[in-house]
Amino acid sequence: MSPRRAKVLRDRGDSDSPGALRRHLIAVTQHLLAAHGLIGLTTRQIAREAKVSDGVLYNHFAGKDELVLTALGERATELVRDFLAARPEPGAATLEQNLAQLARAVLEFSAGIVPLVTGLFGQADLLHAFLSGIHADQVGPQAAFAATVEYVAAEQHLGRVADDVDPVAVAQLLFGACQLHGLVSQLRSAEDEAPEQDAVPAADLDAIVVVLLRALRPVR
Amino acid sequence: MSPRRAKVLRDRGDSDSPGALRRHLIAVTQHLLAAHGLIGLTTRQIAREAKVSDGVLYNHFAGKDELVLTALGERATELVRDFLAARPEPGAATLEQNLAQLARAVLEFSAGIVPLVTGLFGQADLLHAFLSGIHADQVGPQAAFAATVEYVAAEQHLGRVADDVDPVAVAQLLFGACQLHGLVSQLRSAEDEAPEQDAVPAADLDAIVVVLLRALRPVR
Amino acid sequence: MSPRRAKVLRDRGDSDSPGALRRHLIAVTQHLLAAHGLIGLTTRQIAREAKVSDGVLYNHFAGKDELVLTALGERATELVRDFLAARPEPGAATLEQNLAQLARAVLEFSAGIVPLVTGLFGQADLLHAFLSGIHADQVGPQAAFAATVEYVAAEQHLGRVADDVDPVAVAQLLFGACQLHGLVSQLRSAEDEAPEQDAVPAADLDAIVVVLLRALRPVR
Amino acid sequence: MSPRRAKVLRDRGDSDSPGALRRHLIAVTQHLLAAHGLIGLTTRQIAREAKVSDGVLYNHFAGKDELVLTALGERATELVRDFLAARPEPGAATLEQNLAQLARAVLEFSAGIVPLVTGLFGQADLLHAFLSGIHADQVGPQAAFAATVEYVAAEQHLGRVADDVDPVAVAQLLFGACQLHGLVSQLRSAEDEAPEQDAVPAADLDAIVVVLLRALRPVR
DNA sequence: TATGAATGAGTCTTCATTCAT
DNA sequence: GATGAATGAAGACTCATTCAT
Repeated sequence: MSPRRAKVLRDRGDSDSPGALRRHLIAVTQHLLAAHGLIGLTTRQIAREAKVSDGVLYNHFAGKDELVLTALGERATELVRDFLAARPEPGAATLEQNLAQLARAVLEFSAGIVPLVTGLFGQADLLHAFLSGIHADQVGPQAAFAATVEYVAAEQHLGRVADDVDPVAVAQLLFGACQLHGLVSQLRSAEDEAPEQDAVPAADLDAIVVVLLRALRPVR
Repeated sequence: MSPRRAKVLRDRGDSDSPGALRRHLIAVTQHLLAAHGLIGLTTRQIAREAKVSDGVLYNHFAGKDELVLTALGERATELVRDFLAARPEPGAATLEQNLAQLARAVLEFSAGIVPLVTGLFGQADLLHAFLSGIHADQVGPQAAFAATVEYVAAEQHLGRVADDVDPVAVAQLLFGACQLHGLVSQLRSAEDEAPEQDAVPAADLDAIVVVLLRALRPVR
Repeated sequence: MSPRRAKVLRDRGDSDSPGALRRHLIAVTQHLLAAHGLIGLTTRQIAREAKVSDGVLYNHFAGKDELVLTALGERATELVRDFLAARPEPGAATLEQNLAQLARAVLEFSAGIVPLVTGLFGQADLLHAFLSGIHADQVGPQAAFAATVEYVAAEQHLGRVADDVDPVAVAQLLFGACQLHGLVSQLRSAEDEAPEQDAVPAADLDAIVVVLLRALRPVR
Repeated sequence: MSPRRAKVLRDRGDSDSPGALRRHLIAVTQHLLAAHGLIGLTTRQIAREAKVSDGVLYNHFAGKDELVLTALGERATELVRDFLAARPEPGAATLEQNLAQLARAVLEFSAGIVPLVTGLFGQADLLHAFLSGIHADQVGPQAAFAATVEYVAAEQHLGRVADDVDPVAVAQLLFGACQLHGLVSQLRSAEDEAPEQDAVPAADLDAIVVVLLRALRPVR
């Protein structure tokens, strides 16, 4: 009475819920996107990796672009959610502890978002669509940046951060450094043919926190 | 009896020296790369823009990849050279002036390198080749980074920068923030369909310099 | 315990008799065929329009072709039946009245048959099958033509039509002109994006009848 | 110094003039169009039949549509030219001779145009483009129709055709009958798998001329 | 029997590369 | 060496048909 399910789902004993294959396709696409980027990504590759026929994609999405944008958007939302959950509370703990926590959250966010977004540049159509979609809701990557600015501003109001630092500049420095990290480790993994993610480089991050701390602390 | 020269070179009265067409192709490719990125770049586009036939490319390069990599590499070397020339001398002028000069140099470097490299990610083959080529000589982008680290370390030795800051961390923050700027302005120009480059955002850069200065200055 | 009936039939309170869904599919196909022609017609469209699942078709027909041919054949038979009912009786009324009635009947027949058959040309397989099916029974389009020839011949026997006119030629002229009309109005509606059928062009038809009348009338 | 020529042209020793392959493609397309219609016509078929690779088409035309429209348009123009050359001069010879000559010209025109245009119906995009192109210049199929109307009107002015016949109606009857002939012989050839063109059916045409002559002649 | 997602061959088109001239 | 049309292997997407439910 119901239509048949894809062989791959039957074999895997995957959930029977509606939209299972749709989610399967999104997951596979996210995986490929993170591993190899958007450029070489073909619909056939996705189908092959998903153990599914070439045409299924079009039963669940308007086309390749919609699938890719959905995969990108969902993962980005997830990363932002994780970031917002992990960011420190202004005034709680010490500034140093908070800054370390913030830096770690930014780094994890960057490690996730960089390989995703990396292939989007130059792909005018997709890039534009992605940005439009992101500006619409409040969970786009810029939400993470905004939250960071807000955190610094809040600490400033509490008197734990010097008045003459610009919270936006601080966020730019922190995000910049972390995304550079993300980029470099992507490069390094591409070079070493080692697709496995490096453990978070704790030492480097500590050095960055030390520098930022010096910048933020009010002169005694 | 000597081999024919491309019409475009004859018309332009360009130099007759061997390799003139090769350099012409490289220049055109660099221009297209900077303007529109690697993604939409076809050999036909290059040939058209260069006012040259589709096939010449293969008389001077092994293929599209070699041409692109050469163009990329040469431009990167150029940018590094410009950066090295523009960076401040440790101990000269004030630390603040030097930092402002350094920041500006890094920003210009980033503005040049980001759109070039942006399309390379996810293109595993090209990326790998590019990185290999760059590690071989000493004029790759990492030379700019290294020079920045050296500058900070030198100021540290001169006593103008606090001992407990890690020069590498400082360079990461500065390069990160500048490359983020480059990325964001590329995004913005893509979004606004306004291909013209913004003037260097002096205000933002100043705020960053202020923060870094606070971080670097030894406690009095 | 009896097999499930399609939702659409249940909802409509349609007859429970076997073949109800089959007839429903035929009717929907005829409608789509008349409205948009055969070219863009997909099985999915038919299923959607019929409020029925994509697969049912194959429970009642060998495939798309059989459904289309059945729909085409039944509609053609209907049109022929209508034509035969509408054609004039030889000897009754005046020749002029009869001719006008005949012309109107032929025009209506043409208006119905042209859009149906129009997409069949060039589709060798379907066309062949359609023609074979039509030659088998006695109610194909050629029956309308034959009836027209017979009418003219009958009037000839009654002495109301000149002896030296060929009834077949008369029928060819009349059918030709009417089908040309059908074709042209299909063209015009395609061009104007105005899917509504023009009212029968009475003036044009009158002019044609005048000419034919001159041709048929015995010299006094 | 010149680029190489397609193998098929080299093998055939075809003309060396520029655009030779373009014309070859048009000719092949016209042939396929006349033989099998537009519906089943694929770019691969054209390439195969032209003994040429799949991609060449796009070196000479913007796409399949442009090729098809060009082929269609050129052939139509040709047929119209032939028709205009073959049509009788009003007042010259006898009306009967002229009418026979006209009918033959219309029949030849129809035999050529029908199989060409036949597949266009229902293909909204192409049809619209074809009609637009045709309305633009003065050599479209409607030029043949207009010339026929003019001929009849001219004879009318000369007093050789009765005043109460509508020249447009006459043209409709003549073109209608001839195009019906074209359609039927296309059907018949499809049915018999005999793609060869029938000789012009002289007997049928004579009967039609007789009828029209009766219609046109002024009452003595 | 009805359902509708899955299948995969086939369509048009692009583009790096080749090669006769 | 230069030319630019020819080549053909992909790529994204469509759609008649199948089949587990």
